[in-house]
Amino acid sequence: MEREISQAVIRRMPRYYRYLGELLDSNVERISSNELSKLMHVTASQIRQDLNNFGGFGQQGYGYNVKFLHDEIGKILGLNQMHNVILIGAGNLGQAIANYVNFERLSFRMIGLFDVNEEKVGRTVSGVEVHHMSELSDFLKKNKVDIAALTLPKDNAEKVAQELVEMGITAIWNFAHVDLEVPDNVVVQNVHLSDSLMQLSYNITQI
Amino acid sequence: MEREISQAVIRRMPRYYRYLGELLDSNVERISSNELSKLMHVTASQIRQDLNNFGGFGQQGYGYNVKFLHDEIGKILGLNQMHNVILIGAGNLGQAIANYVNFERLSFRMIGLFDVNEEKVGRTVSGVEVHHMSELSDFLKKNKVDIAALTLPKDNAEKVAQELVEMGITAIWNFAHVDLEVPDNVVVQNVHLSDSLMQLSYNITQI
DNA sequence: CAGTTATTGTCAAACATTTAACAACTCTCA
DNA sequence: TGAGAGTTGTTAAATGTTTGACAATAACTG
Repeated sequence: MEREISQAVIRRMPRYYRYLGELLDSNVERISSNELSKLMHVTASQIRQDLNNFGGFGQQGYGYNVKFLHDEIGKILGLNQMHNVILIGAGNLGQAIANYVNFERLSFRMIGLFDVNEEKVGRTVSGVEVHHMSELSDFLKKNKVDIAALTLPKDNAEKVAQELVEMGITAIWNFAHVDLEVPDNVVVQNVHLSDSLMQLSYNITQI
Repeated sequence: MEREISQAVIRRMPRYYRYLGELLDSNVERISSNELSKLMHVTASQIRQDLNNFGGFGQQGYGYNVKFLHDEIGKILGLNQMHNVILIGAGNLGQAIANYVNFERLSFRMIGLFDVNEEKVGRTVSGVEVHHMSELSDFLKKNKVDIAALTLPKDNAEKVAQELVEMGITAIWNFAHVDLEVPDNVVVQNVHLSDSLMQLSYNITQI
């Protein structure tokens, strides 16, 4: 029944959302696929095609209403609801991510950090307490958690991921440099910084 | 003359590199595309096709020599040479990235951090000094810098990127949530954390 | 050392994505 | 209010990517 929408399209949606947000801030009321294509350096055809995957948001002869389209894409991306996030591994990167998420106003909220290091336990990062890993199970029983961010060394990542899944977590934002093996009902979004850096390195040598 | 290799292929190379590194650590001497395909959950055909973009690294009836292939992919990705990296914006994320890069042994070396915040100037992060932004120009004259990492608020990112390009930087690892407009000879690799989080959010709502 | 098995490199087919083209429709302005 | 300009949604073509198939060849086995 429902046609699956390709990840190629999904990857582009946040970018549309960002540009529309900026247009909204600049009090632009309407925009055509052609104008937007110039702004974003993609083809107008792709914009229309992409948006049409989700329905007809525009109007012939007029274009798209910026506020309406921004809202709709927000809904598509699930940004109209709050996501509670916890983070495992309150190291350097973990703390940076904790801060980062709390800046993403409205849709994501960091509600707990976890670490095995006793020295970190009890501290707060960006107003959020660091708990010991042993408290994780209890915490998950008491709080609705939508996303777990994994910012820990790759050696522990697989094991922790498995535990998280057993405890009912179904979405993992994975910063560990490893491919997690999880059941089909669990979503993993990887941020592999090394891979990104290597890709950059490749592209440097090509010029 | 030279056929351009698609970014789809390039994106996969670091992953091959990682798996081959792990095999190497496990003292595996040879591997067939079929075995590797099972390990990585991709088709054997894709592996052979990908590798053949760069030349025939395997041997019929034998497979691929793990060490040789690992080395070759390393060379393709430019990891056989040292890249000096500087970082602009020594905030939370910047410090985490500085640490991270210095862990990536062998190929990347963080040699300087820069910030406008006087309080941060003079400190060291992961053994690297934080300089004031005003020293950037001098620093670039005295040091060979291959990559600049941008970890600063988006409002300043475009301006700083422009300055970097004018000072001769040709590779930018961009963590700011903005699309940088740079000349053709400059390579930009984006890490848009918000986009990644939104993609995750979308995929959650789809299950 | 000959026969059998394994495995690559590569060609072609299948599939997916992107771009172009245009009919249908709406808006604007005289 | 009607003609012309503008713009979408959608279909079809072009392009790009992935998969399957297999000939060529090397390694292994007895």
